[in-house]
Amino acid sequence: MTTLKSDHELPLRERKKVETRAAIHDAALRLVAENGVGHASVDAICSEAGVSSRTFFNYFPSKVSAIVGLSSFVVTDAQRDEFLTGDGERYLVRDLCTLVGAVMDATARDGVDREAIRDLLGRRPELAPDVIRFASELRHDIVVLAEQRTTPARARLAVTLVMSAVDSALHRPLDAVYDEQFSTWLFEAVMTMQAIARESLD
Amino acid sequence: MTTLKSDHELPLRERKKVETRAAIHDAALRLVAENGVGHASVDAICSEAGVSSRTFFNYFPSKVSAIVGLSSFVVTDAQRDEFLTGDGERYLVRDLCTLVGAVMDATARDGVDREAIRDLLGRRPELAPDVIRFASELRHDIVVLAEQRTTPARARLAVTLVMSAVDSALHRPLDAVYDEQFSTWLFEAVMTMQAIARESLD
DNA sequence: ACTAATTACTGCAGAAAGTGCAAACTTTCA
DNA sequence: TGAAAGTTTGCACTTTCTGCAGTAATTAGT
Repeated sequence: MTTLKSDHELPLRERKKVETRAAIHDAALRLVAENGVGHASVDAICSEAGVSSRTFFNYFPSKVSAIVGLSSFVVTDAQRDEFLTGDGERYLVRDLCTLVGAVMDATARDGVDREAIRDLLGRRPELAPDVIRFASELRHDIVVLAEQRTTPARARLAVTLVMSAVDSALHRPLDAVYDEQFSTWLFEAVMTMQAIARESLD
Repeated sequence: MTTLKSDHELPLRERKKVETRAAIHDAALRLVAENGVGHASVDAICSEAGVSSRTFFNYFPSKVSAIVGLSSFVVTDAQRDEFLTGDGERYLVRDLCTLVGAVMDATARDGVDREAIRDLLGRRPELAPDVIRFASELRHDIVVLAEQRTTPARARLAVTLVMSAVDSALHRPLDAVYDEQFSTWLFEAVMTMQAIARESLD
């Protein structure tokens, strides 16, 4: 159940929306975990959730989106502004970690269960390409932002570096507490990558 | 025209296969460049190339695959063996660059035009997610290999680092001669990422 | 040069992900 | 209660992609 709070004191209509959304997401997660991605068609998920397929796409723009439980990644104006107050390439990677971490933390607050997704990716690696494709949308937004602080080439490089860390986070935890502050964990992952590179580069 | 050599002295049937393959790929590339990804349906590409849609999927497993001009990335046994002679984490990233570079160079020898693809991605950024998804297949193979030389977590981190460089290469050239030796260029890109990270990390 | 065996091409039928539209239904609020 | 606003649904349609079976073309044997 992905209902975090405030099931009460919400108008009936809103409550139902939250419920169906959760029903679809839960059904998707369960079916994929049990039967594999291939046998979890949209129609199957819809039967399981008790909605029509048209309603399915009313809540989520794609199948993976329903599995992940997120319509799309959103960079808020505040997050964008804070990032852009940064000074050129100074602290660029650190600021990118902060920004991406904030976006990811927001999704967690919206009920996205990173732990569940990571488990699922472990059990069903075929999903990875689709999830990566889904996340590439966020990636693009971030590149556009980073390009306002350095050259396009270096912006892409820096963003790629940080998104790499996100990818790793979706697969394995390096420590147990990263769920608290994602940006901190990102930061450490980037430094680990650096260390690996340095040790084995030449 | 993506026929590199030996149009002659090949049996007629083989020659025709090479020709239709090139016809499909060229049509796809042209249509996407002109009309955008949305208006370049498989059917449209087929008319342009003069084949049936069934034949299209006989040559390429997906639409992006036809655009890129490659059925799939292949790691040869020799490449795999050479990589696995390497010693644990020592030179891991360097060896990964060599491996991935070799695979990419092989595609170039098979007629894949990196320059054309890079131009296309510049003009039609909507394509990027699909191309990334396509490449994630190679990524998976490489991760499996890297896991034989270090822990899964560090393997993934190292591979991601190198694939990041590939991604950058698909978008912008950092220098002009990288087409000669892709692995060298990869190597430099990884070090550039390191430099960016170091400069702007703390 | 004619036949027989491969091998490629094609059409057809169909699954599955999505999308737009208008009808039917439900909640809300006056 | 009844109108307004919002939600769900069915339907028709597009697009990518697959299996199957038949047809057409290349090749090899005599």
